[in-house]
Amino acid sequence: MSKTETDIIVEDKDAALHALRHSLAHIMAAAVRLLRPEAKLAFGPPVEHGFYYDFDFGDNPIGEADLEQVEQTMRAIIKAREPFTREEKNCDEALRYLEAQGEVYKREYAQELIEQGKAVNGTLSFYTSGDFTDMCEGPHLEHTGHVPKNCFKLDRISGSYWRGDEKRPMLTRIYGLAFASGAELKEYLAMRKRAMERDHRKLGEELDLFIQDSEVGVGLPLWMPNGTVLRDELEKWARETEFLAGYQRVTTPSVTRKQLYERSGHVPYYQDSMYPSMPIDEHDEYYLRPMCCPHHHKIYASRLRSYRDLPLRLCEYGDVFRYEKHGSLSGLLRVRAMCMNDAHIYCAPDQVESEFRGVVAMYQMYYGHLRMGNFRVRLSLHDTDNAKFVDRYDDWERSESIVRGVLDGLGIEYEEESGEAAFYGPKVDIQVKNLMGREETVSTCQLDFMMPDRFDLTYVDADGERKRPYILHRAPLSTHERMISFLIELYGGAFPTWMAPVQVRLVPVNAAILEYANETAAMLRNNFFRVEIDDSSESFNKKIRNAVTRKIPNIWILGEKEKDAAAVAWRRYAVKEQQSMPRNAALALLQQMREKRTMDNFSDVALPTP
RNA sequence: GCCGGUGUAGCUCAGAUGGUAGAGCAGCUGACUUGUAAUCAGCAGGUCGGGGGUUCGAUUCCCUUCGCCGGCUCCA
Repeated sequence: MSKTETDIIVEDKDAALHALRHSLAHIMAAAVRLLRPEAKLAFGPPVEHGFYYDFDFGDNPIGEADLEQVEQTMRAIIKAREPFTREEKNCDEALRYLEAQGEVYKREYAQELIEQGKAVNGTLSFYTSGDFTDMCEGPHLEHTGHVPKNCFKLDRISGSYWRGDEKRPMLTRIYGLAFASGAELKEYLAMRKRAMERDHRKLGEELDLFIQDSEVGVGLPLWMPNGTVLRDELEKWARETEFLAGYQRVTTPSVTRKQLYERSGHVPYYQDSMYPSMPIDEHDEYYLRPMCCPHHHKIYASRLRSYRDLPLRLCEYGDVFRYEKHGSLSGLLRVRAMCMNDAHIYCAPDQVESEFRGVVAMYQMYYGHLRMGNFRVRLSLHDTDNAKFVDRYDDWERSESIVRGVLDGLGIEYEEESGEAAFYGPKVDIQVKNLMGREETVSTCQLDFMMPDRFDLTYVDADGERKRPYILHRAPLSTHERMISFLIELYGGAFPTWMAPVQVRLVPVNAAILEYANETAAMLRNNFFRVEIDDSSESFNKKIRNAVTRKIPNIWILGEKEKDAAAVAWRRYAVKEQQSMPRNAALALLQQMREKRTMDNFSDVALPTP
């Protein structure tokens, strides 16, 4: 495809922004150096909304209180219009220079670049502005004066391991925000502030969806009645979907003997993510389960299976427990106790592809329906350097090429990443970013070549031979915790009628209407709708406001007119207009919305027509 | 787990150079009986995250611990 003019302009703009952010990282490092001459430099790249730079401050750490001073110094450097000059040093000279400067991190990196043959023409480039020199690939702005006014802001400080390795020193990372103009920075800050209003932790509390309590334990959410409705509705949907797709439900326990996880490989490969074992009775040990798969494999193995049984699809919304690192826990997004939309498909080799397609179709249905459009597909592969993967490399290659082939065949765009696989096989992960830009795996589908061996799973084929099945692990609706955290943020807490904790709030205009309201509530409740009557002594306006701030999808206003006509005045959360209709018609419409799982929380979605 | 922040009523936040704290909303009570986003009044609510230290005296200073937030690592 030939590049159009617009592509080139966009590319230039991106390149310019990249250079600006890169230069600001450099300017920040220069400023930090003026204040902390002993600070050692690590990496300082441009990133999505700005830049960061990693420093080693040794015994003289920097805090957020120091950022203002760093910013002021940066402004002074910008005002001085210092030119960026590029200099190329040959490899020896570069190493000697970095050595002399005591730049241990830069030196290590330079050494690595040289060893990997990445020193272009045998040289490494350095950029200097003012008195500050940094080994850097560039490009930079012509001079610091090209930084637009008010276009950047130092954001926050955090720790960061050198080279992302937790065994190496913890450096101090200073993040800055930077945009092409001050207006864009302001816009981004406003956007971020708005996004915080939709934060699932904030909405979870406001809407009484879930709580966490330190006496219960960190990462162990308690689901309130309202939140439990969301879970129940998702679960009901999954049951219907899985029933139609030929799955069978099973139920298995949350604690299990150590032996099972030794056999499955969880103990050698996954123990870091498991709660420590519990000693039971004399010489027995039990674990809280981190996954349901071994239990399902046991059900498969409990009897002789024929090729006629395949594919066998076992599903369970199962509670699993993972000992996540304390610092990585976050609301419902990352917890230690979760309930997973789990299933395992046992199939013959020639069924893998069609089963995989079936799973992908299920994903697409869920994501389309829920309007989760903002995701990327990741093909998660093994990594030969990594001890966390089973070392059966032929099997890895084979199963990875099967999955790749299926994705290619379906025309799905994806990005391959090494080292992200499960310990037992490659994964297709759906990666979704939350409001704060934090990306997590939501759905996953995994091809497993290892468990059939470990559990000695077989089926008798048409030729009478015992053969190994393949296993697909899949969780299209992820866990309740993670999925609901994303849905809360996507919908801003305003759920469609079918999911909403309270589906209809009845607002009688005055006390004389209470009887009609009670009758209407009974009608809805008898049809299994979640309904509330606002019989408080608040003003009418306040009652409307209360219903709206609770993000209840439907308000039915009941007054004399409605009572006389056996009607309701229906005000929806998602649209401004209100509509009057006979009460029976309103009930019928509500039933349609529930049955079709209409996404009426979006104003552009048409309601069903009876 | 590591680094940096942070912790005052159910929620959102004030506050005092160390002399035991206030507001709005929510809650409760009463009055008002209301047609599409806040009626009025009153009441109640906090050992200022926990523990230890310094001090005549600590919510304020120091130490320690826990929770929370952001990031690193890790992951559904």
